[in-house]
Amino acid sequence: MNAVDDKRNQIIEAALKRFSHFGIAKTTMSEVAEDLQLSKANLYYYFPDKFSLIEAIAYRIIDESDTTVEKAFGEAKDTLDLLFRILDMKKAYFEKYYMLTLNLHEMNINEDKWKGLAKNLFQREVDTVSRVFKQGIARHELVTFDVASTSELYVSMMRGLAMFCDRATPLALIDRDELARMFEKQKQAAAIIINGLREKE
Amino acid sequence: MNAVDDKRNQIIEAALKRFSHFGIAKTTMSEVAEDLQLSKANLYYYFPDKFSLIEAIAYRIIDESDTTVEKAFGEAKDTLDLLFRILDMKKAYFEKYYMLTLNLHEMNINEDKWKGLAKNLFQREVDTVSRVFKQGIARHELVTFDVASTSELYVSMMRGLAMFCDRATPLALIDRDELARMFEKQKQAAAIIINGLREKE
DNA sequence: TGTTTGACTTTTTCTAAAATTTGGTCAAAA
DNA sequence: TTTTGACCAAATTTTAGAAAAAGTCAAACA
Repeated sequence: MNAVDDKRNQIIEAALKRFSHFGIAKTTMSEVAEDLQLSKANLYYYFPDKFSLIEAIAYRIIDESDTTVEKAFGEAKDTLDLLFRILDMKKAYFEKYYMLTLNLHEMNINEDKWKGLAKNLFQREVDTVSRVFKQGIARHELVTFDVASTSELYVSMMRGLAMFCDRATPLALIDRDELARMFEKQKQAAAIIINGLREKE
Repeated sequence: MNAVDDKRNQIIEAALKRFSHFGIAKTTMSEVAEDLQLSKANLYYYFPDKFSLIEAIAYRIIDESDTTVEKAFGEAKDTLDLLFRILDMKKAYFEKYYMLTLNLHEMNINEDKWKGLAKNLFQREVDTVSRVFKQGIARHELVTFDVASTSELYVSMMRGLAMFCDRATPLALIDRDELARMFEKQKQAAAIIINGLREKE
């Protein structure tokens, strides 16, 4: 790893620390720079703007979580168990980076950049679910179906469940103490969905 | 029907016309009164506040739609067909009262009153789905399961699908020209869910 | 030549006051 | 009992100025 990449990593870590403690909106670029005893101008040498820093952090976390997903693929005994493990992983990350997710909503970075990032993160979730479904089909645990559209459906439903957990009015971000209940509901839903896709013996 | 009820109905109809054309937020009580050539003060003689007028309209529509649901119960050949018919009905209403639903979100009437109404409307949807499920179980089409919690799950997932239809960032209200696609997705989801609850022969 | 910075500009956010609209009330009239 | 004009109060919008934060750049540094 070269010196520039190393510095970029230091910045990402410092920013992540502040972001997940105080939230993205309430953390300034100057503060991140100060934490590393850099000037703000120098920080901008490594990241062209605040958004690209946020973006780098987002992908860092997703990449890290993907290793956990990989482990789950190796350990799970069947498709539903695999989805449950992935949900458990997501719960752990959600709790750990709660402030981060919180502020994703109350930010008003350039609308287009924001949507682009959200779309990519959504797609990566869909891709993971696609892999799960494909494996289930290959093992003759699930019937054959349109994996791409069904994966999208699955992720959309899970996100919807997160917004409408125990409430009639949608909430951008669920309270911290409702997280456990929300994930229970998601598991319940996953069980029904997988059952609906299962091959009859 | 007495004179007061008759007047209240006239007001509801006039208000509904304006609300579904311009939206709730951008319709003033004075305008509704003018349409009927009443004074604003007189309008307030029949409805104590704007919210109670909105509420009356909401229940009027739901009650009306319930007769369509009733018909669907009589005509549907099985559980999934019944859910499809209910979704078709909802689509028709959604299109008809599009501006109305739109403004439900961007209003900021007293938070508590609002949540109360939203909760009731949500519950009525859940109750309808409960009836569907119970009938399916009674006819041995579906396995036995916790109807109450599963109905809630069903409605939450459907609402979630509405917000995340073809997009990664939630949208309070979907575009008019995406409605058809959204309802297709909801049908797709309903099919999987019902399949997951189906009794094996 | 790649990195760093102080000083600078620009953009966004915050605040508070004024103006305007709209929801809601009431005594009196019909 | 129903209706209304005149009124009040609460919420929304507008505006303008101050403050804060994002982002830039020429010069210095190593």
